[in-house]
Amino acid sequence: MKLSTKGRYGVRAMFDLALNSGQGPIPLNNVAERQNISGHYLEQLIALLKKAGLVKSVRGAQGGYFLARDPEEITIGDIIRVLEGPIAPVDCVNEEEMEICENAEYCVTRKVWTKVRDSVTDVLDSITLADLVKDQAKLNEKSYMFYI
Amino acid sequence: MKLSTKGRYGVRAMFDLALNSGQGPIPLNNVAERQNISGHYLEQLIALLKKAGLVKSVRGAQGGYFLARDPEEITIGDIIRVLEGPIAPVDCVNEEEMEICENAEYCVTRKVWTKVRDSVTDVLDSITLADLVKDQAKLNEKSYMFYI
DNA sequence: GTCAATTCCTAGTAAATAACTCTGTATTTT
DNA sequence: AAAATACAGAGTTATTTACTAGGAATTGAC
Repeated sequence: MKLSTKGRYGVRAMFDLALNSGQGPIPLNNVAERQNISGHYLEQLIALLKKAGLVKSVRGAQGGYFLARDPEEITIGDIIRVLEGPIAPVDCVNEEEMEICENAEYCVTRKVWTKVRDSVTDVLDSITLADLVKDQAKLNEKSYMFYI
Repeated sequence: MKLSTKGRYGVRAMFDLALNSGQGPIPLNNVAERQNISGHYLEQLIALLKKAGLVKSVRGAQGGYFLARDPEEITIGDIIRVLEGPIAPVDCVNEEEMEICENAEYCVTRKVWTKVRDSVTDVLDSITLADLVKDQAKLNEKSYMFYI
């Protein structure tokens, strides 16, 4: 029931792009350094996010990546699904194409996994990158207060 | 975000013991056959469940395993924690001993994982083996109706 | 037009994990 | 004594994880 680094790094990278959104393309190495992630590794992750249409890119010098939509329009669930696959504790409750199990209809443990899936998706689909940006802003306010 | 076979098999095996609870010790091979799980593999899982105090055993011929508590007193969360480790999508929101991360206090993505953890634990800790037994009984009633 | 900065693409790899299998010992009932 | 069971630990194969490495293609700046 653990996330891999793909999901964790991916969310942090997207959050980083959200913080810098509206400032033109951000070089991936900047993101990698700020977030303390291997640059080459992050390239592979961002490639998936680009293929999924969550980020866009500009090649060449002064190029980089930026969010394909407003931060309000990108949820953590969107990111996790791209990098970790469908949100489901077991394959038989996969949202997209569930592995057919002949007695799924009559499986009581399956109901448990369905409930887990639904509660996780509720959380992840309700949080957007804009929410995280707001949270960060609040934190910055607070830590500013310490210096008064 | 997937469960391994440990968690899935473990829940099914415990459910099987719950269905047969109050009937004395159940040989593990019976459980394995009914649930279509490798017997030797299930032995390793049940050893963990025994160590954790969820099942008890009787050795020798006519021996077997049985639930250490009433089915009402054993949650799916209890089982999952033994077989899959602490319920947490990332280590920094581990219930027991969270890996110390110096800026955990100021980490906005961490709040996301905390919410995920809480929603999953809410579900898993609210469902007992007795609930599953009841669900199964209802299903049996229904399928009986098809034969009328 | 060249250089530097960048994205893009593919392959390789070491370590860990998953999901078992295999073999044997100890204990208890019949 | 034999059969049925729990208990114990090592060995195995395949997959996944989390990278690293190297280079080709593109573009802006000078």
